[in-house]
Amino acid sequence: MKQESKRGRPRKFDETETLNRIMQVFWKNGYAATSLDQIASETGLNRPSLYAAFGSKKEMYLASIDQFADEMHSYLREAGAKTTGANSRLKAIMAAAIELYTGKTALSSAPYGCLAISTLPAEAAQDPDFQSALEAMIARMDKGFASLIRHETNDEFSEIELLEKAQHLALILHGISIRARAGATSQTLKDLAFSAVDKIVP
Amino acid sequence: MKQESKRGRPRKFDETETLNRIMQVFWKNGYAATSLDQIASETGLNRPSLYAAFGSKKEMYLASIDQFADEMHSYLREAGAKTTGANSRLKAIMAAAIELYTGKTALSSAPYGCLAISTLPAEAAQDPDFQSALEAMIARMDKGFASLIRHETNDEFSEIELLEKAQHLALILHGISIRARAGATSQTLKDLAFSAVDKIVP
DNA sequence: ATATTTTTATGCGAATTGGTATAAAATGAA
DNA sequence: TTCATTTTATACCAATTCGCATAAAAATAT
Repeated sequence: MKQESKRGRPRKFDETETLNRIMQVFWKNGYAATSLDQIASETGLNRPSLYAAFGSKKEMYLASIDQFADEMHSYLREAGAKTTGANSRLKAIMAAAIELYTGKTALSSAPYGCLAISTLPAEAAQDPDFQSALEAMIARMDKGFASLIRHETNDEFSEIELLEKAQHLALILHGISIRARAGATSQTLKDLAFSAVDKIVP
Repeated sequence: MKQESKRGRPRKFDETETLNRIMQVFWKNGYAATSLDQIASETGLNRPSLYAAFGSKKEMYLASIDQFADEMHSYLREAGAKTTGANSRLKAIMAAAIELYTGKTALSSAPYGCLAISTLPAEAAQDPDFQSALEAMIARMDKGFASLIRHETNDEFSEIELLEKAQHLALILHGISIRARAGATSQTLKDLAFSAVDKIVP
């Protein structure tokens, strides 16, 4: 938001670390139920400092979503790189996502599901910016799954079939996020995810 | 909430119809972003009357969820009764749910997805009552799908397989609700749903 | 040192929030 | 008509909301 400047009082907070704290608050409470006072208290900053660094509440939230998407993307990419073969890699990615959704990773502190899937839909019908953010998030996941299948299976599937499989995987993952938010155990969710992967990309 | 009484000033509103209006407001805005003033304005009642009839905002919301679940249940049951065979009935139910999610039915006024899936997750991590409501909603869908498959396929699948298929169908449907909320067209969603049904219960 | 620039801290302020107290209105019972 | 009962309407309450105006603090540049 602001490049480092030579003069002036130095900041006493790290921007991305603070944004991660902000993200946690939205992750737990959702957008509408989160107040700037909660964010201030959770980050240790006061409202004017927050506003100067991240803009309005809405901008903070959208920035949190972006950072979440980026961190989740690289986390899943890493998890999917540990094996070979479409089926095995997809299972590794599903397992990693479920660990994330159930609060068993450094990025996630509690079983809150996916930040975007858990909190964006409630706001999407009210504000087109939120609807666009949700749509972008979904498209990004579709593309991620599609690209993995495309690279891992050589012309075995048509581009149409491939995109359909990717969307089915994303649908399953979003359903899993909701169940994680509802309190399902990670083992239950992994069983569901693995059997779904076996059906979609055997 | 209140049985009809002989004496006293008569009510000038119908309880279930008013609750349907309340439901629409929560459906669009989610729980936290909905104010009692909006509900009052949308129903034509004032806050004290609303409070007397339906209790607190939270009670209004949970009553909306219950009524939605009941209305959706009977609507889908009816849609699924028009054909025979597991595959065909499941497709009919999926198609009907998608019509509902994309605002093409009497019950739904706009493409807001499923009331529960769109709005409950945002609140579920803060309030155990909301988490329980979400969990109950998911369980109800799982059971609905399971019972249909059980009755339509005679011992073709074990109870374990059957429950797994039901959960896969529910996962898909929840993912579809999110995509409806994100603006996907009903045709896109039906294509996805039908191909998924073909994979799960051919 | 003095001035300049940037961040922090205090605190305000107009608006909105969920909920309710109180009184007026509308009905049936006596 | 008079009374009891229930719903409606007005208005208020204390608390919270987001955002910002203003001033103090902390650094560098001159």
